[in-house]
Amino acid sequence: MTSSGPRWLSRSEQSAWRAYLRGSRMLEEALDRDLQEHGLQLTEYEIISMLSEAPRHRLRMSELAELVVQSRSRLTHTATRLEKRGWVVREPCENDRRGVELVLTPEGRGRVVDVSAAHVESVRRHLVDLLSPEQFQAVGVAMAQVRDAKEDVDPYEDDDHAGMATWA
Amino acid sequence: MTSSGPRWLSRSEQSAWRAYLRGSRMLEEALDRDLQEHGLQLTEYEIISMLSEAPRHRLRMSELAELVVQSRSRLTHTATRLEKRGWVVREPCENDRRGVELVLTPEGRGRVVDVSAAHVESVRRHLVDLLSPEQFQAVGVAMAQVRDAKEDVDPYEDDDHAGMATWA
DNA sequence: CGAACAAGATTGAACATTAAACCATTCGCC
DNA sequence: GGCGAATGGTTTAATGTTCAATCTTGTTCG
Repeated sequence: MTSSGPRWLSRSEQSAWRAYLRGSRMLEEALDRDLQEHGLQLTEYEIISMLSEAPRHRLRMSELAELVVQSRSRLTHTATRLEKRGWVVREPCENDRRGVELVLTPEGRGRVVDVSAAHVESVRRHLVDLLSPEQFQAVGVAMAQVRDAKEDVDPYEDDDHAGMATWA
Repeated sequence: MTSSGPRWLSRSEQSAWRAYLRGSRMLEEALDRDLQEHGLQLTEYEIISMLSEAPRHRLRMSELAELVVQSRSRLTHTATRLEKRGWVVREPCENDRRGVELVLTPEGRGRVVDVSAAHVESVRRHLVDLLSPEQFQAVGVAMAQVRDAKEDVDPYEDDDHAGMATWA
């Protein structure tokens, strides 16, 4: 049998990948640096920003975790911190008593309003303004494809079902 | 005076930005998940991968920190971990006695070789294969612009030079 | 019904990262 | 030559994140 080796990147693919990796890291670093002057991290801002756009300023923990691409555990801890600062509160979920909703407080809402103006300028300075409108849209389309590609993982982790018999 | 407010993102800019943010997070998550099966994080892989490409398999700490976009402190800690696993060693710098070079060990080199095949497939699966070649190149070009835009920060943090006299 | 399993969220300990202070060496310059 | 500042790196403590275990409520299905 002729199983092919790994499909290495071509020179130009390699340089595109490297540019993405370094560029994306530098971008996050820059956005974080700017936000820290307002006393929060990008990941925290994302959370309260999502809440501020949600109906009734609230979202379930699991839904929010999904939106901001954080583990549930991480969100639990971060929510606790935000709660201590008075920007959010937890409320039990109406229908599903397992659930918890994270709710933006008026103070938290104020925080989003205060920070968003600076943040949008930061995003422009470090990303949008550096690209032509066409480039930026192209990046958006490409990353949307990445976002939407999430293959639902096969529930049968390893398909070594044949092996089951050996330890039955 | 008529100072304009913040330049909010248009609807299409907003959706491009959101796609980037979520897409890039999901991509990193996916790459990390795949690498963890080989016992390392993406940021660790980046380090040993850079070393493996460097002349004599070695780089100065500060240079490496710059390359992988990590703080010096962070790199110090990570290097210590990698050293404990036997993948790298520290060596004093020849000319500059302040400096330290991080050197890939043969074992570390083997690690890169073993893992890189799986990693490149992972990068393809979660990014390259999801885009047309033109799209991927466009992303590369755009992110290179982001990468290269790093404005050298003004050494005079706040330009309140006038204030200097007050505490002279 | 009720036993097993799935889903939502939290906990606590281990681990990683950040932030600030620190030490050593080198550079700039009078 | 030598003083002050800058550079390179590490240390420590505080802060954040992950991982595995746990608890509670919901769902499935015999």
